[in-house]
Amino acid sequence: METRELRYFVAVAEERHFGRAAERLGIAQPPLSRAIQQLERRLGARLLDRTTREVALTEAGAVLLTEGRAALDAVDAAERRTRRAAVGPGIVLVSKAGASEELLAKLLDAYAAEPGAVEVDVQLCGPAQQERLLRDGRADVALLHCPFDSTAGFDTDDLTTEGQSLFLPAGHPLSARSELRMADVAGVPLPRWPLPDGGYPDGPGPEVRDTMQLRQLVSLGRAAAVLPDSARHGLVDDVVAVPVVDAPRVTTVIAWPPHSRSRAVADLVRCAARL
Amino acid sequence: METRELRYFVAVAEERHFGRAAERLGIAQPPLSRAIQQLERRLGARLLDRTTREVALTEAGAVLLTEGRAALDAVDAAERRTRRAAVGPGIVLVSKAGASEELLAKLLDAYAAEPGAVEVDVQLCGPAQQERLLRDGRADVALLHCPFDSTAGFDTDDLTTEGQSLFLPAGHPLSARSELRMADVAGVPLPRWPLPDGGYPDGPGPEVRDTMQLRQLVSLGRAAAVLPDSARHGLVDDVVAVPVVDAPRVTTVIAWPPHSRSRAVADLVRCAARL
DNA sequence: CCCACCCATACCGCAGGGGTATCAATGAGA
DNA sequence: TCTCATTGATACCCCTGCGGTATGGGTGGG
Repeated sequence: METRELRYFVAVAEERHFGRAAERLGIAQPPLSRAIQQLERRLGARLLDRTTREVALTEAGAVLLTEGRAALDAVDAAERRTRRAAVGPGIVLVSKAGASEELLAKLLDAYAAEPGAVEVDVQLCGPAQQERLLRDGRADVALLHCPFDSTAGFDTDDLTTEGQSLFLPAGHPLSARSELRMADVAGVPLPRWPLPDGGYPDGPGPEVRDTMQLRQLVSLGRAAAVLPDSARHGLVDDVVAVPVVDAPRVTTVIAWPPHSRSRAVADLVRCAARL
Repeated sequence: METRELRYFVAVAEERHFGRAAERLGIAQPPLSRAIQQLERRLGARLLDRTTREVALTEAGAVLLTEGRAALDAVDAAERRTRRAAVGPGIVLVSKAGASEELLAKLLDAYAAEPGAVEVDVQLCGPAQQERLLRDGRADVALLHCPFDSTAGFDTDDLTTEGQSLFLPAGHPLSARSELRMADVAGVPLPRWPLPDGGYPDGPGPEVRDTMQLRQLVSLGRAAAVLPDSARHGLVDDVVAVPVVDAPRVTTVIAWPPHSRSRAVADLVRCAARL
């Protein structure tokens, strides 16, 4: 199976429409129809149920969609990591904007002091984006936060575990308390994070993209949020953090794709484990 | 990047010889040379240092070799799983021959009683082969044994944890002891298991491929081995198992590729977790 | 009943992948 | 030092197969 065929199939399966898929792929519709037919013939499996009104996935088609996406990511990753390796040594670390700042700084300092350390390009992004970057080769290692982030398919090492606090504007009724329980927080409209598909769940809270943005909303008095204790780091004084004693504990882990434990990534991971 | 190009590159990188690689691929040498040149041009990266006497990998080439192998496995997996999904529902479970027999039987019984259970094709193979099968799509779930098997890149659920015993022929000097420590076992030549590449490490013990084979060698008085306690199950009476109290504990886990948690696999995993 | 929509078919042109023949560079051995 | 075997690159040709345009045919909505 060629990646071209896979890309074509994934486009049609996602659009559920040959015309739109062809447009997205930048080709005409007839060659796309033919390519899918040929793929079906080669696999000996019907992938799509087509009527003139709708295109639906068969069981086999659904399997090929998920497996094919993973395969295309792997191919993209191979290409990206090779390109990066060609321009010179160096690794890309991705972390959530505004999270684990202190830990990240310590890690980078410690690694830089290591003999044979290479350049570390730090990328900051919103949650749920990290997994994607690690999977398609735009990043080599990530700092993830269990149980929020999925570590599925990656190797990981635990770094720190911490409790969570409610971050809220000074003056908020709950800000005077010395500690809280989840039940106390139930009435507070919590911010809504993007779903893996980029949309937002329904609810009363504000839509936020990253922790920096959230922090600003909190200090403006327009949001309150339960976050790991370490978000207290660098807090401005008009925001108060009150520990939520029964909130799930958050573990910061360092994650990397299991097959690509390069020298540099291994060094960085070893370094992180010593912190 | 097309899978054809990747297959070509991996062949050359593994053979370190264009002629042999071409032969392996079933094409002539000139088109292979051209394809690699074209790949290098498209990636903007030199992948191989070639002289007339030897072909060596560059840094970028080494990256593409490992990443490319993973990507090709993912593509093969997509194709195989789609083909299987097309012939009908059903999943392939792979376990080590002669290991976790009781657990496996219970699991299969429990799952078969589940509503909506599909056929489970059980494959038995030697250790280190399972990972490969799971990775290239010939299997959907596996029973692995930590810390012997690597679970890198898979999702897992722990099933059971047990100690290990020394299995040895009745009449062996150590067979009278009621328990042992690792130090007692140090002098016993242990069997050698295949390495991931199919070869065997050097040493005094016999070469074995799977637990069944080992069991037979033990009962013939030609081997002794430290194995999980559950290997005691179905033991013939001329073999004695003596607990090794300080041997590392073995955890049997059920593992599956994280992206392909199909209905059937999810059911099986849930079923396993309840055992 | 007609029309709009949408996938499939027919047919054509050409890019590019594969084959054979041959060259060029390099290192081993006489 | 000269020769020769080895090995990757180049030259050139053929033909497969991918993509394009034009068009057909089936289906649901108005």
